[in-house]
Amino acid sequence: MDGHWAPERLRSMPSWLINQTSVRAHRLVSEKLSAVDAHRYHYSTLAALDELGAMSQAELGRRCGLDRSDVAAVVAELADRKFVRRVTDADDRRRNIVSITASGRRRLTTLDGLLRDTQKQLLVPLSAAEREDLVRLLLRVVEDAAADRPQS
Amino acid sequence: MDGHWAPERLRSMPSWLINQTSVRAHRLVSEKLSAVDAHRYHYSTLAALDELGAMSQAELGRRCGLDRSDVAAVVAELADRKFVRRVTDADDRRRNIVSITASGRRRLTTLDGLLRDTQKQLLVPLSAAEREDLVRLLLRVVEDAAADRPQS
DNA sequence: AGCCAACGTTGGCCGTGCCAACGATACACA
DNA sequence: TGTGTATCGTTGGCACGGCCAACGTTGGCT
Repeated sequence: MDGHWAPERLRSMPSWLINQTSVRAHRLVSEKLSAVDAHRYHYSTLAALDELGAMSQAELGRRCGLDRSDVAAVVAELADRKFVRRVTDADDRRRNIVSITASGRRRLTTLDGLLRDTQKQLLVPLSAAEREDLVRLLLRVVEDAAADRPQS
Repeated sequence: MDGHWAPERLRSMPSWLINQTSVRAHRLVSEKLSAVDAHRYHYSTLAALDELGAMSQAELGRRCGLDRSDVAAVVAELADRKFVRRVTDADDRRRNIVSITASGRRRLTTLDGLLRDTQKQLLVPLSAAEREDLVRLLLRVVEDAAADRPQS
């Protein structure tokens, strides 16, 4: 209601709008997660392990779009808190096989609830149908980008 | 086409999709702009000055969503290259009145073209109508966020 | 005069996404 | 069998973006 808006060129530029939204989303999500001493990467990792089963850190990184070095740090944190088990693969001793634990699943449920609330807060001006539209459009963009960058 | 996708929880989470898209958009935009030795903030600033006329650095920051300190740096750079004039306001000597120059307008036109191409590249999987939908949805989210945070 | 608020500027902090390098291991092929 | 190439996990670090704190300056209010 200020009456002073951003220039039209920015208000109609997808990359600018996406970035503005991303900054806000990041702030909301980080606040909520840090309140329970969690991190965005923790959620991505737990979700991947829960849905797709145990896998190596490298594949974890590919699935979630994380760098190997960041995966190593996150897995170490999750393993410390027993949300995740990490054992070296007997068939390929370069790999660490990471799997989610029972308490990891409970943790994931907690974070699910937290993040569901946050999404609602972020998209409060949109109807349910519009939120689905937004997700569908963004998903197509993200998958197109993933197709561009062959590996990883 | 890899056949290995991100977990469904991420693929359906708005904040994750927005962030993924933002990272990609930022990479594309930065590449294009740095090729002509420009910066995202330069474009925002020039666009605001062109559309809304001369204004102080503080208002520039409010319009574009930039911090005062960043505005100071950007204006200094643009002034060095004569894309912008900066004079202290005679009526209020705390303020710097910043205005765009003729060569600044030419510069803006160049960046307009560059960024138009980049948006196309980013949203290549979407139709024109879908791109408009996306912009409309995101704009509502951004304006809602701006309404939340009263000042600034 | 006194206090408070806004301005521009400098310096710095922290999180993120990423890269480089290393040792260890697996695999291909001569 | 040996040699080169590739992948893995790990550590350390870099660059950038968004943001905050502090300061001196200036203006408005009472």
